[in-house]
Order: sequence, then C-alpha cells, then structure tokens
Amino acid sequence: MRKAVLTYGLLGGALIALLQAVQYRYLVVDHSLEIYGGLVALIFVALGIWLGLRITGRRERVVVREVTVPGPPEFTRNDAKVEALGLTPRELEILEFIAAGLSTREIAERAFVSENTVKTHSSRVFEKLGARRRTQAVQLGKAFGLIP
Amino acid sequence: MRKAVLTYGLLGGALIALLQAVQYRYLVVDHSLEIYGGLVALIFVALGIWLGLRITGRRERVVVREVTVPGPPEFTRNDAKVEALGLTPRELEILEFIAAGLSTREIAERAFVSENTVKTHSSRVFEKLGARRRTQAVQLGKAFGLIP
DNA sequence: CCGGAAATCATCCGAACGGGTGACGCGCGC
DNA sequence: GCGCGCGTCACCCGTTCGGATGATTTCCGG
Repeated sequence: MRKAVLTYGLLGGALIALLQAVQYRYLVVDHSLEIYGGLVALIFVALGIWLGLRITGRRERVVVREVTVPGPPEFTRNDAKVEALGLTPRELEILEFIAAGLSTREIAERAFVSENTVKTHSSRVFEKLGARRRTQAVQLGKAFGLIP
Repeated sequence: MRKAVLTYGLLGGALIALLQAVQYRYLVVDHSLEIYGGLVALIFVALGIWLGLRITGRRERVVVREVTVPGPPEFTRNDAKVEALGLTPRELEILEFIAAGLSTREIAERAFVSENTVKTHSSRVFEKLGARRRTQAVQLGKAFGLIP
C-alpha cells in the first residue's frame, strides 16, 4: 500500500520534472497556464489516489479453511436419527452389544435378560434399521451415528 | 466499481451546480480562476480516486484462519498387523465385505467365487483374528486397523 | 523341478441367527 | 381405568454361520 503510494509519488515527480524539461525547451512562457493546470491536475490526481485508497481502506477477507485433523472424532450420538427411527434405549443398548462383537448369549448375560429377549430386541433393531444381518445392523448403526 | 464511479460523478455534478449557484450569488467574476481551479481540483481528485481504485484493484488481505475440525481420520491400513496375523490379501478383502454387512452369498457374488470359498476365507480370518463371530471379526478388524 | 503358500471348491453337522407370532407386566398419559 | 409403548419371555422354523476336513490348481522361490 505505502509502496504503491510512494511509487505513484515518485512517478508523478518524474513526470513533472520531465514536463518542466520539455517546457523549457520547446514551450514558451505563455503556455504556463496549461502547465500549471496540468501540475494541479497531477497533484490532485495523486491526492485522489491517496484519498481513494485511504477512504475505501483495505478490506480483509477472512478465509476459514477447515483442516481435518487426524485425531479420532469424539462420538456424539445422532439423537435425531434415533428419534426418527423410533429406537428405544434398550434396543440401542443391544445394538451396541452387537457392535462389540458379542453373541446373543453373551449379550443376554451382560444385560441380565434371557436370550429370547435379546433376540426380540435385535429383531426390532433390524426392522427399524432395515438390516437383515447383525453385521449390516452394525454398519448402518455406525453410518447413522447411532453407535461409536 | 461502476456504482462508485457513478456516485462520484453525481456527487461532483452536484458540487459543481452548488458552486455555480454560490458563485453567482456571492462571488464576483474575478474569483472565477479560483473556482475553476477548485473545480479542476475536484474533478481530478475524483479521477484520482477512481484511478487509484482501478489501478491498485481491490486489494484483499486474505487471512487464513485454520480451524481444526473433528472430521474423520483418514484410514491407513496397519500392514504390520496384517503381516503379524498372516492375513492374505483375499482374506482381508473378505473381511472388508463382511464389515460392509454383506451375507456370505452376496460376498460370493461380488468376489466372483463360490459361497464355499467365502466360507473358507472367513473361517481362516476368524481363526487368525481369534474371532468366533462375524461381528467380532469386524470389531477386531477395526481395532487392529485392518479395515476402515 | 519340487515344496509351500494361496486361492479355490466341496461336504457334513451342530450352533447361531433371523422371522413370525403370541403373551404378560409395568408405567404413563388421556 | 384404558390404551399404548416398552421391556420381557417363549416357541417354532428355516436360513445362515462356523468348524472340521479334504481336495485341486496356480504361482513363486529355492
């Protein structure tokens, strides 16, 4: 910015010097009015440039660049999706157990219910998710942000 | 840009009209030189402003603010673990299919092999991973960095 | 050329899974 | 109180899965 102004200033000065040199060689004194006008014009053009830059100011554009960091994303459950699918807390819990790689029996033990109950819950999870297999339920569950 | 020029033009015109009105009321003709000079100055200031904006362009200082976003970590296969477990490329491929939630039959179709072959591969994957179920294999595979 | 790893396909069988259906109790809101 | 959602449990049946085992082909390195 300052460099630009300086450049224009020097350029203007050079031009004036040139004009003067030219004037004294080829022009007579009665052209002084035009030359004076030209100088005034030059000066005020320079002033205008300075003013223009001054007034408008430099505008800053803030560019927000999102940088994906390799770190593990903290998991936040997609409650909206849970709501939309109509998944109950218990069903979500069983889905997590399934995703952990547990068998029906193991889930039953950890959840303190019978295997039949686990099967019922998982069946409901499957139909709500539109899955036909445990692995598919897990895949969909992760894709929907239901489980970490 | 054009709007700015227009604005300055109109402003200049208005000023000139004002000056003329003022001139004819309070100033005598022998002040015409100063007025002329002022007008010239005004015009060239306007020109200068326009030129300044034109030449230097709208200089924008781009401030890049990097915001770390919790985005998904890019996956890089843990080849050392693959080596250590002795998993073959084909087995790894079948593991990925399993993780995608596909059934044995679907995997067979996509891999252009028989279901029996898929079963053989998956069995080997299970014993190498120490898994007893598909879901467990998927869980371990992800934990080991074998699959995304 | 020969041995071994990898990939392919097969058969058998028991266990696990998925789908369907029915039922019961509990708490909550109309 | 009645209905409803939720959680619980049960039985049946067909499918899929997992485990064990054996065989063949292909390719690569010693």
